[in-house]
Amino acid sequence: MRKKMDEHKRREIKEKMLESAEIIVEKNGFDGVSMREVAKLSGYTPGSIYQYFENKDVLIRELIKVGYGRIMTAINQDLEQDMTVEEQIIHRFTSYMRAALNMREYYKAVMLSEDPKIIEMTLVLRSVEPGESQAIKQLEMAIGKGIENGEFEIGDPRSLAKILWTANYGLILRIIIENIQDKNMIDHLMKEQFQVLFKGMRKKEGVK
Amino acid sequence: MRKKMDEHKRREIKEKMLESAEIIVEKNGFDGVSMREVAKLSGYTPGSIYQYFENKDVLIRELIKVGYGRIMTAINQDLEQDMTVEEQIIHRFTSYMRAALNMREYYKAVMLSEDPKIIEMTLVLRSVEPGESQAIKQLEMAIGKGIENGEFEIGDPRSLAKILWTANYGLILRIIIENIQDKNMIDHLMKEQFQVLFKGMRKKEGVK
Amino acid sequence: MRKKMDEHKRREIKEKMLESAEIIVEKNGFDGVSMREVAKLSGYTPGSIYQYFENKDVLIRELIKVGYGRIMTAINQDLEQDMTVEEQIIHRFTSYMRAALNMREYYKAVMLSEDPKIIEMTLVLRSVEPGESQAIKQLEMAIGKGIENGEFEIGDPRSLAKILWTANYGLILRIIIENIQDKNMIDHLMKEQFQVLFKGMRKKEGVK
Amino acid sequence: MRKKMDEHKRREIKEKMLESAEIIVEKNGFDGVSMREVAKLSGYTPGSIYQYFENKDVLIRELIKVGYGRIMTAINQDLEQDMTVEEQIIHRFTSYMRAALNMREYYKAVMLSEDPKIIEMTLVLRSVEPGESQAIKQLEMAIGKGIENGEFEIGDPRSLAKILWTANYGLILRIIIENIQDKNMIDHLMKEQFQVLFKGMRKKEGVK
DNA sequence: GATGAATGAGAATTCATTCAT
DNA sequence: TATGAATGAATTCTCATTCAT
Repeated sequence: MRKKMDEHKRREIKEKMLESAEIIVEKNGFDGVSMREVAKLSGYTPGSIYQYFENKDVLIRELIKVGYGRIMTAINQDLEQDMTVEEQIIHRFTSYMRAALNMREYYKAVMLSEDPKIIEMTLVLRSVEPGESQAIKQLEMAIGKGIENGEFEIGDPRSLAKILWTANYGLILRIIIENIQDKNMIDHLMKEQFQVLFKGMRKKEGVK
Repeated sequence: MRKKMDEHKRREIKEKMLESAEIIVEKNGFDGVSMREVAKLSGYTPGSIYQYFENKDVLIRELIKVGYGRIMTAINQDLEQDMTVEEQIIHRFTSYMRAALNMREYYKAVMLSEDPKIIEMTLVLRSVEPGESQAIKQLEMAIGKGIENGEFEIGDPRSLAKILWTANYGLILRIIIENIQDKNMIDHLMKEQFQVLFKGMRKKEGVK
Repeated sequence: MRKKMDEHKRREIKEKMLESAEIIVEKNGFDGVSMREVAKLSGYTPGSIYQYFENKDVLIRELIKVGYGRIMTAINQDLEQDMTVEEQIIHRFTSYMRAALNMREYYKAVMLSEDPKIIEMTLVLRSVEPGESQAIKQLEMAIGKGIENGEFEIGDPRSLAKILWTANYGLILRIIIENIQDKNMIDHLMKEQFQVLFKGMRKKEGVK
Repeated sequence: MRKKMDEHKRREIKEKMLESAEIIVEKNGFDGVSMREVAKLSGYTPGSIYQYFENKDVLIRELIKVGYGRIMTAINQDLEQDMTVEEQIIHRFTSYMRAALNMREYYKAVMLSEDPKIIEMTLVLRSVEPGESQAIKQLEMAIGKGIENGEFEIGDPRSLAKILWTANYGLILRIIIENIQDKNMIDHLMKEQFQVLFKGMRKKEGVK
């Protein structure tokens, strides 16, 4: 009477399959993911996969969802309390970027996906009501705090968050696409970017 | 005697095929382009296409090249003389963005391509020696001029160009991916972006 | 549960496919073998064949290997002990020839193949180190024995083996190419050939 | 009023096309010959070829016929008068072999062809009535002379010719197939072969 | 539940041949 | 006559998906 396989076991197998898919993505890009390959790598058979994923689209979708989770983990880490808002934001973006660059193909796939189920999670420019701990929401709040406490000039936190986010996004994508591996170069680019962006946001202290 | 189809006619047919391909791209993305489909849509047979394109890679490459040309046309337009450097840059980016948003799938394909032959044209972060009128090069020079004439703070024009470029790139991509059509919203985002970025670059006039 | 089709069944299907291929070879020559045709004749689909053969090259190779096996079987049969070396050699060549003429197209394909994987097995003039029971090796040894026991004149067994072999090879090929079916004629040719060749090798007894 | 192109000119063009085909054969084997390729190499167009050759089969046939002519030229050269018959035969075979090894792919194609129109010319084992200066016929006559003048033992010249011919044929083919280029090795093989064959045919002088 | 053989559609590509010009 | 663009059939091969066991 084991009609339904232990839900736990089930999840375990799915994860194994997704992990295999992930490996393929990092190696051969998203187009390299075929049911056959996933089956082979995960030690199952093509037919088996259909027990866990309705079809390839569903598998890919879940695969991307998992990827998104990873990226979000990086951005949601704890912060020390005695940082300025600017420092906090930079700190988070930095680890976010590091995470992204450790899973380049994957990051690209997730953050360029237009699949409705995926994009629902990655929306940045459109406002999402449910707001399930959207990264962009957090950024917006942080900026709001920075404005309140006088670090930043007065402005619309929501817009500023979008500007910051898309700028960073563009930089990461170009780094991936141009396959830049040089850590120094990457660091330098990041710093320059933050310098310009935050100088554009900071309250001009000198003018008093 | 049919003699060599005059070059004009030949080019016309190639363009017809490329146009068909372009339509497919806009409809099904770049992966949706198959020789079969291009043939069908352009009213030829698969075999015929090979009279004009050595193979699929070549076709795709030419397809992208055409797209890149369009984008570059937008950015290389003439400027009025009595603009500040900042105004000039904004002006160019604006028309660049408009062009990009008029061929969204296409823009994505070109600017996200990692095909060596394509990326060679679209490099932004890596320095390209040949420098064939690279858009990034022009931007760098404009910024240099802005620094010289005191509009911008002292800094490395090359780095600043990269920052500006990638920020804009990220914004465009997100607009495309989130399928934002609202002109007002797009305009607003653009303005905000330039405001932050240029404020971060401008010489603080008050501090004298 | 279907589990891994037992190896027996699997082999059976492969053989069916190879048999189909063999029929095509015998009918349309080796160039007539196409995956489509093999599929059709064996009652499968083209795609199915790839479950058993990685690609066409592999199929062809196995097809030839089987043919080579058949030929070798003929040459490796047991011999009666009270034969002279000459008789033994003639006996073997004779059954070898019979086998070859029972699979003419096939023999041609195998013995004329320049495919590295095939030629490795069929080398006659070049010396092969691994020497996996090469027929030519056996012939060489037999001749060596004939020299030792005084049947043949002193000479280089290796060279003589090559001469014998290629002569026989040429005769068989011509019989196949000229589509000679007359058993008597074939027998006659064979006898004449051996007569000349062995007279050229035998020790001249009368001359003492 | 040039209804029919000058027959001379016509022949010239055909020859040019055949020459191109020959080059392709030597480079890519017979399977590499495509109408397109022949057209390109000869400076004509695919369509044009059909003005001179009804279809590909016809072209290939003529191509082989030309090849046969070349081979025959080698075997039909003049001989010095003061040679023994054996020397004459060896001499002819030697230059024949040299010619064959200078056009390996071509030789293979011609001498392995089963095309009725070709084989009619290359027959060795079957007796051909028309006897259009068949090489085998000449060999037979030479052997006949050798028997008459006491060089060779008494026997059937026709059979002996076939034996000699096929033996040589087999050796040449193996040299081509195993891609043996070493001149010394080739010379050695040839000499060994003649030694065995002629020793098998010669009158035993010692027995007097 | 799991298997993996089989399918069928579709991919790129090649090529002999035709035919309007 | 010559052209060469166009065709259509054939080629090898890949893959998501199904289904009898």
